Amino acid sequence: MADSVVLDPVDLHLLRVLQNDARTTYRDLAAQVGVAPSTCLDRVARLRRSGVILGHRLQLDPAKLGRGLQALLSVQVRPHRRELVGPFVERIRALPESRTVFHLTGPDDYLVHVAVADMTDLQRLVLDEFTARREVARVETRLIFQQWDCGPLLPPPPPGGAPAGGSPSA
Amino acid sequence: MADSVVLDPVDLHLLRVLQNDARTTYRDLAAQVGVAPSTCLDRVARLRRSGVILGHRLQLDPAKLGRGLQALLSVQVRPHRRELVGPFVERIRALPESRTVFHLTGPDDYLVHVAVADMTDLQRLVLDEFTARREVARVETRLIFQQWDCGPLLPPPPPGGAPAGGSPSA
DNA sequence: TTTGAAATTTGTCTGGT
DNA sequence: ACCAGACAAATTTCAAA
Repeated sequence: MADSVVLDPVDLHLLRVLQNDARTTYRDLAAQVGVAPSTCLDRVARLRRSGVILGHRLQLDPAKLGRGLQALLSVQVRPHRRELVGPFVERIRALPESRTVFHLTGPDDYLVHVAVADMTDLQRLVLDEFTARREVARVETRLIFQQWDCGPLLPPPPPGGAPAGGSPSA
Repeated sequence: MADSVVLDPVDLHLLRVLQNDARTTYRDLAAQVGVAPSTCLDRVARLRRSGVILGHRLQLDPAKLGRGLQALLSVQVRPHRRELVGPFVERIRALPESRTVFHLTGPDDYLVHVAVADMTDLQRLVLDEFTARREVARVETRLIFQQWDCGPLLPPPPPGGAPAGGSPSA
C-alpha cells in the first residue's frame, strides 16, 4: 500500500503545476497541461485516491506570526524504549512551537524543528519542555540562520532513462 | 517588512481552519468562523497581501513517488566564505533530491533534508553531489525512520495573557 | 469593515467519441 | 481514456449600512 505508483507524463505535469500553486483552477490546469478540464479532474481525483496527493497545506510566514526565531533541537532519549518514546513524541508534537519531529538513526534520536518568538522563549522551551523531562538525556540546540524550501518533489527518472532516439516499441 | 502583523481572533480562526484543509470553501469557512463569506474573502486576501499567507502547497507522499528513503545530511563547508557558500547552496537547492536546506549555527554549517529512492541512490547523492565538492569538508548522514508534521503554526499568546475573568473593558 | 444578493467563474457530472 | 457541453455550486463584485 505504500508502494510507488505509475505516473505518466500528464500526471507529472499536473503535479508540477499544482506544487507551484495548489489552487490553480482546473481550467488553467487544463490549459497548461494540454488536456480537457474534466480530464484534469479525473486525474487529480485518481492521484488523491491513490494516496500520492495527501492534502493541501497553507504555507505561512513564521516571522509574520511573531515566531521569528527558529531552531533545531537534537534530543537523546534514554532509555530508548517504546513505552518512553511514544509519550515523548506525542508530547513534543502537541507543543505549539513544534513544526516537525524526525526520528533518526545515529546518536541523536530525535530532531525537532521549532519556531519561537525570541531567545527567551527558546530558553523556556528547552528548559521546561525538554531537559525537564526525565527520559531526555541531552538536548543540543542549533539556531537557524536561514532556510530554503527546494523544488517540487518529483519521482526519480527510471535507471535506464530513455535516450532521444530510444527503443521504438512498435 | 518582516515584522509581525496584528491578527484579531477572526484572522486566527480563519488560519486555524485553513491549515487543516487549505481548500475549505469560503462558504464553509464563513459558517465555521461566524462571518459572511465575502468577509472571509476580504480577510484572506488581506492575509495574503500582508505576507502572512505565502501560498498554497500540495502535500505529497514521497514513498508513493518512488522516494521512500529520506535522510538528513549535516555538511561542513570550509572555508565558510560567501563566495563559496553562495554557489554551494544554489547547487544543493537545485538537486531534485533536496527538500529543505538549513543554514545553522554550530559546527555543522548546513543541514539538508533529502528524499531518495533507496540506499544506492543516497550513496550516489552523497558521493557525487556533496563529498565530491572541494568546499565540502565533511558530510554526516542520518536516516529518517519516521517524521511527524506538527500542528498549525500560530502566533504565541501575548506575554501578559488575559486571564479567564479578565478586564471587563465596558 | 461588514453584509446580502447579483453577476461571473468554477467544479462536477453525463453521455458520446 | 479522453473530450464537450450542461448543470450545480462556489467565488467575486458591489451598493448600502
